[in-house]
Amino acid sequence: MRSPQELTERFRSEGLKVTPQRQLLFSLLHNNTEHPTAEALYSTASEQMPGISLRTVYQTLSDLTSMGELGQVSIDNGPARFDPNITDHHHAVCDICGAIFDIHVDGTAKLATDIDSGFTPSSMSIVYHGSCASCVAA
Amino acid sequence: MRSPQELTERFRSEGLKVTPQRQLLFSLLHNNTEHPTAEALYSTASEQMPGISLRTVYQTLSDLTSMGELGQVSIDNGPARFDPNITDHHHAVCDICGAIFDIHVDGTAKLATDIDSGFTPSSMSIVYHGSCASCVAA
DNA sequence: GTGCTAATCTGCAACTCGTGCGAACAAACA
DNA sequence: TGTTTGTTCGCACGAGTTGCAGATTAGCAC
Repeated sequence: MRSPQELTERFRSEGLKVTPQRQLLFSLLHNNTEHPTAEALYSTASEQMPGISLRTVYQTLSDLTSMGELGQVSIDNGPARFDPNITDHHHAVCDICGAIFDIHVDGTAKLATDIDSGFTPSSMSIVYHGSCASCVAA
Repeated sequence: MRSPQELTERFRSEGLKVTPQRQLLFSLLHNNTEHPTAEALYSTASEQMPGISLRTVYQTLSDLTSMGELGQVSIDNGPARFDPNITDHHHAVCDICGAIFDIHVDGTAKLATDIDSGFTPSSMSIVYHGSCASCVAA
């Protein structure tokens, strides 16, 4: 995701307004690698801006997502989790604590599948499940 | 997933009862490659057994899943979809009609990732998104 | 076949996550 | 400073799923 400053410019250049609520969310998401849920962001945002509405959090996340500035990850029908990292990458999920880690995977182009030739793939995603370092240690 | 007969034996041997509702669901799932939702199974089941409860469908699907006889696939936070194919395989999803296809992928062992060495992976799943043959033709 | 008992079924309420709506509000700009 | 248009907020609603409790029934012993 771009920096809060760049997002501010982009929003304005597209005729969207830059409100304090949006600025707060821009900053909470910037460099955030925790793949937070909307609720988690709402909770953090509420500490800095009591009174902010969960509805606004959802709205802004949805705006960012449809602008392509924010990624969305869904794991096992849990709540949607948001990913400011929109570069090409995949995920590793700890089945114990639920943490999600960004990973890069090389060699995907060499995978051989029996996928029907009539199917036109446009993207693929890989999710590893397992246990993270802290949970293995515990 | 095992055959309805085998499932019947397994249920009984574990002290679980084999009811007409369960038998119906066993047969609806057997050799089913449509990755149906609970609602879809309920709808089909209702035709053959009017009065069957959606709650019972959920219950039985959940039982089969926790017994390892049935797989569960979640795509983009849509409703859970069930997969009687519990062999090692992956999925291709048509973004237009929503159909899910089972696929096999070779070469996954050769993938190189920068996954943290403290993370102990236990499984991985691959999902291709794209357009299926019928939707491309249309 | 009859009776017993624990498992199951069913319907409803409740719950989680997310969205639609409309009135009140505020950013952007002249 | 005023106007316009997008935004925020709260509430109600909707989909998908689960908890609960009373009625029902499979499985088994006799």
